[in-house]
Amino acid sequence: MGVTIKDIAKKTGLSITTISLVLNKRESRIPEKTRQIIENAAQELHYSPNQAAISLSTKKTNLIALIIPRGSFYFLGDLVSSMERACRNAGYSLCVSLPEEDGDSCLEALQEMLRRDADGIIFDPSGLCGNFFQAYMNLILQSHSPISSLAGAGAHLLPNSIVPDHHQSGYLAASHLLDLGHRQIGVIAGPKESNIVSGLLGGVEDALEKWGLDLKNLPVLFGANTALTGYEGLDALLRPGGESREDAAQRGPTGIIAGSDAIAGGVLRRAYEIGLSVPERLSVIGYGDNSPSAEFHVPLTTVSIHYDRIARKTVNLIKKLNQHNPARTPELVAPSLIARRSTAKIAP
Amino acid sequence: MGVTIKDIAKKTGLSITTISLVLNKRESRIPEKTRQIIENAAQELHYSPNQAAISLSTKKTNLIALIIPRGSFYFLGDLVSSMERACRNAGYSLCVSLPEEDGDSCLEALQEMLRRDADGIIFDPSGLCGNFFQAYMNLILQSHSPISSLAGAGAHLLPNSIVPDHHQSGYLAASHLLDLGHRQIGVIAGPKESNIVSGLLGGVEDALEKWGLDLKNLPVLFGANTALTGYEGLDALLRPGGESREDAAQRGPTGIIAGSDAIAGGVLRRAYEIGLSVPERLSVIGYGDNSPSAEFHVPLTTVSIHYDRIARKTVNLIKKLNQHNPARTPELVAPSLIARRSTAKIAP
DNA sequence: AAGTGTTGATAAAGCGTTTTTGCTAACAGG
DNA sequence: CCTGTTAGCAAAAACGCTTTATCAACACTT
Repeated sequence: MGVTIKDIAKKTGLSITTISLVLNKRESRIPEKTRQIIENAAQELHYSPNQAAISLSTKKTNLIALIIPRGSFYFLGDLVSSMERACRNAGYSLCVSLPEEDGDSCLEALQEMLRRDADGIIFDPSGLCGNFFQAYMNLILQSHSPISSLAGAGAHLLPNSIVPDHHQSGYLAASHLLDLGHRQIGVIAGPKESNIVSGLLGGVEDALEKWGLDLKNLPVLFGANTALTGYEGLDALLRPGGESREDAAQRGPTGIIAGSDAIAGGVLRRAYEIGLSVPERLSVIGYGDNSPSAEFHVPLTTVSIHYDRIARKTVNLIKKLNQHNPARTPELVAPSLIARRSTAKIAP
Repeated sequence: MGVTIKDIAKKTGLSITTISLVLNKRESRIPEKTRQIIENAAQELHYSPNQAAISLSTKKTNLIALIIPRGSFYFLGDLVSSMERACRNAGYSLCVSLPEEDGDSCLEALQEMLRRDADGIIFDPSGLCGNFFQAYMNLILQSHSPISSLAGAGAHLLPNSIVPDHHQSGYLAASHLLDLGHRQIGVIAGPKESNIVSGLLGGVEDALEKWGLDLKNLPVLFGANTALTGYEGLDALLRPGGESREDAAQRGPTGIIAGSDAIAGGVLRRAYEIGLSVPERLSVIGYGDNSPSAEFHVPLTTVSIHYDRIARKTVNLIKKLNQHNPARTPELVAPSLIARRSTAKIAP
């Protein structure tokens, strides 16, 4: 608001061309003396360049948009925090849009960011069903903005996506429990249709098979990605004759794999209520590694998807896409196990 | 990227003036017929206005910046989520900056947003000590951007701030415990210098006085705003001869007021570890009402600062500041008690 | 017939940059 | 003394939009 390069030009008696050249460190042909004069003047006048003008002229906004439908992430803070840092470190600002989950709102959010001409758009397409998914795709394709998709269901269908390796995560989680001696394992996952969930389950099954266990014995519950799902899920798993196969030896699982830390939190809370001690009588492992889970009354063992790593890679990808335009295949980010206190060797 | 009003002008044979007039619904003098022609053309060409150009021309960016030093909010998600919705509902986009906590980074973040010429800047000045606070103030004053400050320490010193009524919160929390029969109350607060903390304490003391209790008996611990503070704080309060006054009748507090939900979480976890059951043997009340606290193993009773209300008021204020420029005095937002399960009548 | 209003549209300036092109003066080489 | 370079800077166009002034054409008045 106020001071422009014109003012500097007036003050120094030079032309705006020279000012611009110096301030952007273009052109080496300008002597140190002139440089100094200009820089001093800029300081004195408290010059601050106008991003809108720069954007208009250069067609670069230095803006990255993050579009996450509400509800698809319970602990938004972790994602936003990682993304913001990654963006800032790469010289971008982060514009956050959290549309309601319906397709219309999501489309609107996308259009808004296209208007702002973001240098990159990161979004989680999970909330997008059928025809809206198409509309989304159309918008994306007809715009030439670099778009990278994230985590959510459907992400694997889009170009330039950077996603956690859910399969590997499932494998890690199951292996951890198996290593600890658990043989009765239950899964409380998110929505059945989610490709996060199917990836996770695939990994779990692979691990069980490797240990020669019968997959028929694996009880799996689906639900929303919330604590409530875990809370109710535990009861369901414990109740014989639920979705799990009837089995004389089975009094319910000794280990539970939750599809998210939120779900795991619900399991933990219910276990506390019914006096089932964790990890002595029940091991619980979450997924995601969201910040609150380290502070659960029993600090949660979980599989980290490394938000920061994902964020860095995504921003990097966008940076590259802005230079040349190489089509990329989806990239998987390796998860790792964070052992805390909610899992333990099975009691003898 | 691509289609501009020029293209529409070319296609329709009209001038860009007319296009602009129609698309912005200015000037009623343009007949319906022409309107239609233009709107159809815009549709067909997939016209999307360029925000940078609009901003440059109108000097409005429709951008609100949220600057929160890392660490000053543990559960960022709640704040960001409320702010984003409030902004979107008012027609703004939200740009989030989470600088590291040192003064330099914070200043840089502010400058970045000034360059972007945000229509409003919302920031939490808590991380800002001494000389940096001055630098901040200078930047703010010399820029003419509407700036509203938030929550944090020091906010009350700035114009246009919208802050929770910490004093009232303290009063509510203490009254709740007193109503339940608690007479031995302990406080585990955040940093001693924080005006959040001093407000809170003032309220607590008022409540105690109203009940005729001796303030000398009030043990108060200070620390960082983290779960660890609560975790260690509980032990300290329980250990006789700590900061609390020696008192024959006192075996430690029966009720604890935590300076934040994060601290309360730490208290809860430690209580669980040492077998002190909540709320039967110990009542705990938090502050903030962050989303995870409803899902603690003992759902947390807390005082809500109503993020959504704060967000709405702040965005509204910015909107008004953008019209005329009336100086405002700080506005207090009333908190309210959220009774969940971590507090109960004192055991007989 | 001249003046007055109204309607439907436009030309052009301006917003704050970047960037291309070009000009001038100075100086070196012959 | 002429020519060619180059160092140092400036003019001007462009980016996509808004906005102010203006204008032509036509219909009424008087």
